[in-house]
Amino acid sequence: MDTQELLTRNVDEVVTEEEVAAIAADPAGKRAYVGYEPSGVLHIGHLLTANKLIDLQEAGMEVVVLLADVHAYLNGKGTFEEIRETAEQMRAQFLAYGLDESKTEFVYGSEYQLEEDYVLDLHELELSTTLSRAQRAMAELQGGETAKVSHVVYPLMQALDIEYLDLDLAVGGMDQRKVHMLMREELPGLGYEARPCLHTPIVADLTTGEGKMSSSEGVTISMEDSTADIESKVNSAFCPPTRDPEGDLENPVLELFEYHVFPRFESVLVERPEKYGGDLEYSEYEDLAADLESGELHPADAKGTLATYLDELIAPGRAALREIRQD
RNA sequence: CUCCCUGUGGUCUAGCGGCUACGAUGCCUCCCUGUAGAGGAGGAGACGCACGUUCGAGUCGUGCCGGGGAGACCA
Repeated sequence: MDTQELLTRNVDEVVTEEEVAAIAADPAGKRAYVGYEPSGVLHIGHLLTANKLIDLQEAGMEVVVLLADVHAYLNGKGTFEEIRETAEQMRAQFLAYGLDESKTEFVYGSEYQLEEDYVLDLHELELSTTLSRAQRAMAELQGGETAKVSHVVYPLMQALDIEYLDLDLAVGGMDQRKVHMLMREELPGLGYEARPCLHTPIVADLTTGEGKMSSSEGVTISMEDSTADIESKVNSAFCPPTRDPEGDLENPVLELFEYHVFPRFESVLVERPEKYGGDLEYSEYEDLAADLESGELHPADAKGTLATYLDELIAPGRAALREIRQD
């Protein structure tokens, strides 16, 4: 797989292809980032962007993980003490999951976001951005919550972070694209360069197959799930025997294979009783999806296999969590 | 600071002084399918808080709290 392909595989949107191609041409030492609001437990949504970070490291890039403590504070997630504690747990889980420690820089937002230069640039952004624009960009504002001033400052800081962390590339889920577009429009006005972005897909809800609602509610796989939890959650997942269900629905089981399993494993072994045809082995997601579509692979067997591989992915993080919680 | 509107299960919602508070959706359980969904059968879950009026208040009044809107101030 060439570098451009490695950088852009499994992403929904590349902004822009040309700019990312320039990075792919010479990835060594280039810096990419994802910002996360600290969370004590990583869930499958965090892991999707983490997979992309692993790809980027494999390509030779450096990765910056922003532990966005100030953002979390602005979003009402607690005191700084509480936020920092969950941030440390998050860091441990990312490393356990497979981020290369030697190529990963973890940065707290509060390390630089309170400094004068940053704050003055932030005020300049506030001056040049309309309220409605900032509010639309605020992906974190879910449901019918009423916007606070903090909520509109939030995305402006995200835009500014991309400059202050000295990045070459911004990574985030599709839910972050409005923030990134705001960044691309506004940074030049402050005399900074707009950076390219990669947007990962948002995986459909596991039980309904309804798409695109990030991590808000519903069943999700997380680092604190036991093997039995994962089996149970995967087993109850929506999974029609097709890659393209009716309407706007997606097949979450296939999505998890595509975005989480195949990128991390050389091949996938489906253990199956002789009665149903015996074991199957896949080295490509496409082959597995095609077999599910044709009926060669039954959804029940796909689910059992998915649970096994997800469990293997989660296991190190789960162990790390257990260790943290014992202290 | 003042005034107006608003507050029922997770979400949306009926109720308009009177039996164990309607319904939808979501959620949980079971049946049915070699998965899930769909379908069928069950189940848990609510009147923001406090006084007061009344024989009796989700339903009326007052206050507080929360949400929305407007006005005043022009420093």
